[in-house]
Amino acid sequence: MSKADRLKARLPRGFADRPATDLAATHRMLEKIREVYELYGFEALETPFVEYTEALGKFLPDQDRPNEGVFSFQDDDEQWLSLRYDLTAPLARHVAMRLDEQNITLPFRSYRAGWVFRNEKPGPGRFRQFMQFDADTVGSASVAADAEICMMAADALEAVGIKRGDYVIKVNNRKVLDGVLEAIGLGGEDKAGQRLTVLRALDKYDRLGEEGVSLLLGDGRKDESGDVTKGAGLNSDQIHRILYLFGARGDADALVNFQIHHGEEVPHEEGGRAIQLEAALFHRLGIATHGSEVGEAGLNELKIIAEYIRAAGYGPDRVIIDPSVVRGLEYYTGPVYEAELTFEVKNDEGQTVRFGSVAGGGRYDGLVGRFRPEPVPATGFSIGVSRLLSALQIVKSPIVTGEEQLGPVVVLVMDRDRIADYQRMVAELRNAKIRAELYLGGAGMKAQMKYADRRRAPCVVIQGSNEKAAGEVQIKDLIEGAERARADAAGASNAEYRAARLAQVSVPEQNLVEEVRKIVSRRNH
RNA sequence: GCCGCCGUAGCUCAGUUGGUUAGAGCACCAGAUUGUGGAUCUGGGGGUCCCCCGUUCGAGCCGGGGCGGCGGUACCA
Repeated sequence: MSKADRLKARLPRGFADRPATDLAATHRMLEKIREVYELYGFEALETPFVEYTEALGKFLPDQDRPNEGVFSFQDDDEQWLSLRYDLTAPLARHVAMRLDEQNITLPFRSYRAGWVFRNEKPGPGRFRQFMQFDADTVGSASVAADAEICMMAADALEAVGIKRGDYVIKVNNRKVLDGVLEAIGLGGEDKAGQRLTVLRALDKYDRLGEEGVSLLLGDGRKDESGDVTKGAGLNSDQIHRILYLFGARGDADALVNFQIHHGEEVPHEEGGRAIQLEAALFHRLGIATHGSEVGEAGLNELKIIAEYIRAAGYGPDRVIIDPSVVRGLEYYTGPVYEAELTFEVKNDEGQTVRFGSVAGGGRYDGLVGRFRPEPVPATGFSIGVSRLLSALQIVKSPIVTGEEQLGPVVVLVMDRDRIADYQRMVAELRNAKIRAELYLGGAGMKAQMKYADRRRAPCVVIQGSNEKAAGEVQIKDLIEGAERARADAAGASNAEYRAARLAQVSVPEQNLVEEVRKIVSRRNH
């Protein structure tokens, strides 16, 4: 076909094909996470990719911008449907339905992994289709549920091969922030917009630091490209009170650094250095929230969560209180958590890459209630599977670096009119549970060897007329052969190389399976 | 969405002040070897120079517009 008529093979941006090695790694990773969730007593659930748009949130596509953020389309009855953009809203819908059918007992604890879709600009490590692995407890208002989720998050990360100290689960409570905002006069419905701007600014603390955030809280900030971001318009007094809260963040960092560098053995021990730092942090939060009912309640919840977590033996090397965690701006109502990787890595160009958050979650007491006459509290979190996978590849977790899988044994076609014989050999191998295939291309022997090599075949089976006459087959170990070609045969002429028939044995036909099995088992460890 | 950089073979890139048939390395395929994946030698296939419009006798190169990629920024329920 001429090039002009030819279709260009391409992928929509933000979508990806995933090769066998990635799939295998993902599968192993999901399995490890699943084991942890099961251990904690959560049960599996699957919900569909598509939901009624109204069930997914406040977002309605039939307004000005039909496809902003979410992929939506109309059913033949004109109702709007959307691809899910997270697994939380569908869970809320599911639980609400089962409550109606009265076949569910609260608290309901469930986990689910699945693809979610977002119609937004993709970036490095950001896709428009990606996988999340969530666990949620619906129907418990107790902060014990939140504490448990944090511990489980830590366990899950360690289960997939991230070492203690290479990650940290950060916990905060939205009520603390709400309390401070209320205290500086940003309470009330009419200030909702301003509060949102403040939250957005605070969410950037990691990247912009105190200086940048304080600009965003005030008049606004101009970045290097000259782009101006509008500020929240707070006065310097208000800004100081908020940043005082964030100053406690320094204590949190000190906590982690102390743990990482000193490896304190019993971090939750009364009077331990780490716990002194935590006490200092709580003290600071106490001052920041003083006089606000909701703020003090939030602080109290945080203290209880910390107590539960420490009592269970999870020190600040795994879970810390960090008042700078903001998380999703819309539906979280109480404790929020975020799993961050703490190590730095270099990419191919040698630039330092910070991985940041690989999982996050929090309490969303209002979500199920949207479908119900009564309020239903809930809390949960979500692991970004695709992102975690790249992180695991960087730390070379055994989960993803496992040997590349071997391909099938390839039976070569030496004589075109004896394909039935070769097919019989393949069947014999398969009956013995050995992955095997007949060479189905049309090329000569050299190309067949090349093909087998690329398939990562452990060996090839060769039977030409000579072997047939002698009642034998030749079996060549391709992996040993490749090694010896590099070593023994270096510099040899082609005639010598061919004559050597490296790593190749001739055995009686009836020993085919036995001999192949020997070679395969040699490679399968 | 906004700002910046970039777009030449499958990949990495050359390509002179605008000049005739657009190159290299690697990769791929074939032959040397009608039966051996390496090495070597020889040969070969591959290009709408991202697209369109314009300027020009003439555009890979200059101008305008678009598309795509990368980075930053914003948004991210």
